[in-house]
Amino acid sequence: MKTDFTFFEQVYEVVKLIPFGRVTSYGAIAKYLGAAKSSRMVGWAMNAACNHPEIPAHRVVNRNGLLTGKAHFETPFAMQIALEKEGILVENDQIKNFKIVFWDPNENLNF
DNA sequence: AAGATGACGATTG
DNA sequence: CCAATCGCCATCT
Repeated sequence: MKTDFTFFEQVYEVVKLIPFGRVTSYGAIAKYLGAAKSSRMVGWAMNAACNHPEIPAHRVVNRNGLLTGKAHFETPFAMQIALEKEGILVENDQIKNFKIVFWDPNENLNF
């Protein structure tokens, strides 16, 4: 396991750039990094980001707005709680106003 | 070295 | 509309 500063670091950058009360999807990050088809790697990067406490991984969900990664947190509820704490409504592990709180890095560039 | 796995996504049936 | 499958690519066993 060596410090691969390329793909992972960029993922961390984007995730850290996610505004408060906003979320994004793996595919959006992957696309932003130019690896739209490597959305899996984004998730894997998040797994590696476990050593990066400054990475709000709870703000990253799949394209359905589903908290698929909740099982990888300290507790399965940590993710949902963290999101609700930011004002994001979550029900059945799914973000209700996902399309409202959704934050796309590509869109942010043009914003 | 080869096969299986995975915090996904899109397409096909 | 729901279920199943393929693709993609790095990591793990």
